[in-house]
Amino acid sequence: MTTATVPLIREAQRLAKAAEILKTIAHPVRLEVLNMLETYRELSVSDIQEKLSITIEQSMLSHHLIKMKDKGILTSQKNGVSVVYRLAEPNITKIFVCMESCSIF
Amino acid sequence: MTTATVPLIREAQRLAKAAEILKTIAHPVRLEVLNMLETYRELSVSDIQEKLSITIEQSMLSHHLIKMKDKGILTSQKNGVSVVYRLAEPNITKIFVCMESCSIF
DNA sequence: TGAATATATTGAAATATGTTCATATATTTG
DNA sequence: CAAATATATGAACATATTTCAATATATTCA
Repeated sequence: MTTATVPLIREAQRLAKAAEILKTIAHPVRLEVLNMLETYRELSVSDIQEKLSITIEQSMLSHHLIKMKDKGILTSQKNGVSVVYRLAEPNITKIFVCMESCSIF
Repeated sequence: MTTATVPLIREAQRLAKAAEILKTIAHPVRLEVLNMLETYRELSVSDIQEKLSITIEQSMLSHHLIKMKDKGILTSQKNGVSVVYRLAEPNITKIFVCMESCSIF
């Protein structure tokens, strides 16, 4: 039998990690990318660009994707001339359910 | 009987709003403030400063609180010499449950 | 009342982060 | 190999955050 613990989120290091993740996804384009990768599982950069409801330059999208990859939110794999991105942790999309349930949103 | 709708989060405006909220709370201090306001309901600036696990200047804390207030995440009320802050929308703290369930965190 | 104290906000300079635009790299095809 | 396609990189510019000093407001009490 183990000792009861305080919710993990209260620990400083975990707060920092949570903040880092939230900061990384806190952009309309990035949220939409996460959303579409939940549906399609994997997509190339140009597929993502086409599907986005927001118009965005290719290089800007690449910056976004690379940042999310660097932070461990996406993974990528080279597939010939294209690069496909996936969710590193599909649970990340639970955030959408949370946001929906929050009435300030 | 109404028509079935696509999840709201997919709409561009909603993505923008969700991103704005996430951006506003995506900071270790801000997350800890939300967390403590869930527990204590209302706290003054100095109470918050004392309870924070992270050391922070009073003026920086004030900047954080005012930003969250401006974005509709907190409300404030003057109480004599001090100002007490509260969660504008207690559901915002559901984000912690979401983050806990997400294994990259 | 008014000086001292406690609490919080404001503003501006310094620093950090994000965006844009031009260019570079890599792969495939003819 | 040259052209076409797909993606990444880098640097200049724009925006946001942090820090630090100054200011504002309310309370206490001599």
